[in-house]
Amino acid sequence: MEKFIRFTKTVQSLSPDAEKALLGICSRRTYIKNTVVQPIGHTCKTIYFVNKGALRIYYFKKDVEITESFEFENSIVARAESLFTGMPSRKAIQALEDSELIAIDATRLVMLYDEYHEIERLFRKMVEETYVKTVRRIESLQFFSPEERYHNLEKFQPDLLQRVPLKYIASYLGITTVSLSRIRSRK
Amino acid sequence: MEKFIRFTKTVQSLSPDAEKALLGICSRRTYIKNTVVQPIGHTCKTIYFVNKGALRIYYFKKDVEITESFEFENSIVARAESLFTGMPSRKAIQALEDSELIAIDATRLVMLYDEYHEIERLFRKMVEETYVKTVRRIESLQFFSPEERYHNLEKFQPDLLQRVPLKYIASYLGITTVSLSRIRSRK
DNA sequence: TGCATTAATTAACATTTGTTAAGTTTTCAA
DNA sequence: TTGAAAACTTAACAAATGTTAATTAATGCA
Repeated sequence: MEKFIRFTKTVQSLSPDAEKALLGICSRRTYIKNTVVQPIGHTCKTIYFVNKGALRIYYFKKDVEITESFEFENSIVARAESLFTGMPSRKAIQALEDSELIAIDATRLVMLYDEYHEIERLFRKMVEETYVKTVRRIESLQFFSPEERYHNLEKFQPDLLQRVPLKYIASYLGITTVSLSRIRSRK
Repeated sequence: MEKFIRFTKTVQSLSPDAEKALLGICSRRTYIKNTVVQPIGHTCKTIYFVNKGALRIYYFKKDVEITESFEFENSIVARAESLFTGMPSRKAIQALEDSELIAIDATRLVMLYDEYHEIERLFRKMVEETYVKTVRRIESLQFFSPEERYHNLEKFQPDLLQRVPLKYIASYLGITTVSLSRIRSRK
């Protein structure tokens, strides 16, 4: 849990009481490689913090599997479209490596918001940060060509290329595996 | 202001005191068509509510102008990457029609968060809603072809096609105006 | 270790988009 | 009202991606 608490402190400091209350709704979970952490069709009621390992969020459209995002150590992961709307999620979360997660009970978290203003503030700030990342992702998809997007990955997230199968990276970039292979072979 | 207050009530109800405090940091502004509401290079310190009219957020990459988003009546608009990070924005906001906006002073808003928990909650929820929209936008850019994206616009936001010049729609869809013309002529 | 399965690459062709340039239509201000 | 500027369309060709299928490489389990 210490890693998670250290992470929260970089966003918003909490009083000892609030910290204790937050830890009270967290539990440590481990998943072995390729396990589904949260399946498609269930309403998202959990926010995860990645202590160790790697996750991806994916979904299907017309039988084609799409990887929406990857998350590694020291990240917060949730399926926002379900968590914030209460609708069942069309997306799943999968462990790409043996992973250790902190599961935060979102239902009890929202109740804590009433009691601890600072906990609501913490999560407000975390959503803001995640939102900024998402806007950057749109810029990338909207402006860069598939080839440029791949080279940006190489440049800014080289570790991702080492840790994740190319078939997932292809759909993350919005292209086919064949096209990704071609891009990679073009030097 | 009534329209704005009505909008906030659909997200989070406020006590009369909080409502008054919020209105105290809001001002009504009008912009004529094609005016720049916020220029590139300035740090975003204002959140807008669109009372009437239409806005777009745009930026330049390698001399090419990209439209990132459109917003119409009853929407909240801000340049998140600047507002939430304190960095100067590479993006501008422009009025696409004669518009009437409510400008919310973000600096004073954050101060109000300390005093009125419910105001922080209101804006937390609004950011969450905006975030969900942004995730849906990624799905669209990542999965659909330019042609499919255009037809989705036709289907789900037909008004947008009526109100916005095609050159802006093209870059919003991530394609050239030439390509958009071709798509439109293919039936 | 060895074999079956999955992942990744390569090839060939169809389709789409990008690019440049020309032509047409629309808009807006003098 | 008219003419210049901007917006939009069309055309022709280049470049990139999609699709299908075959081949090679890597992985993982018995």
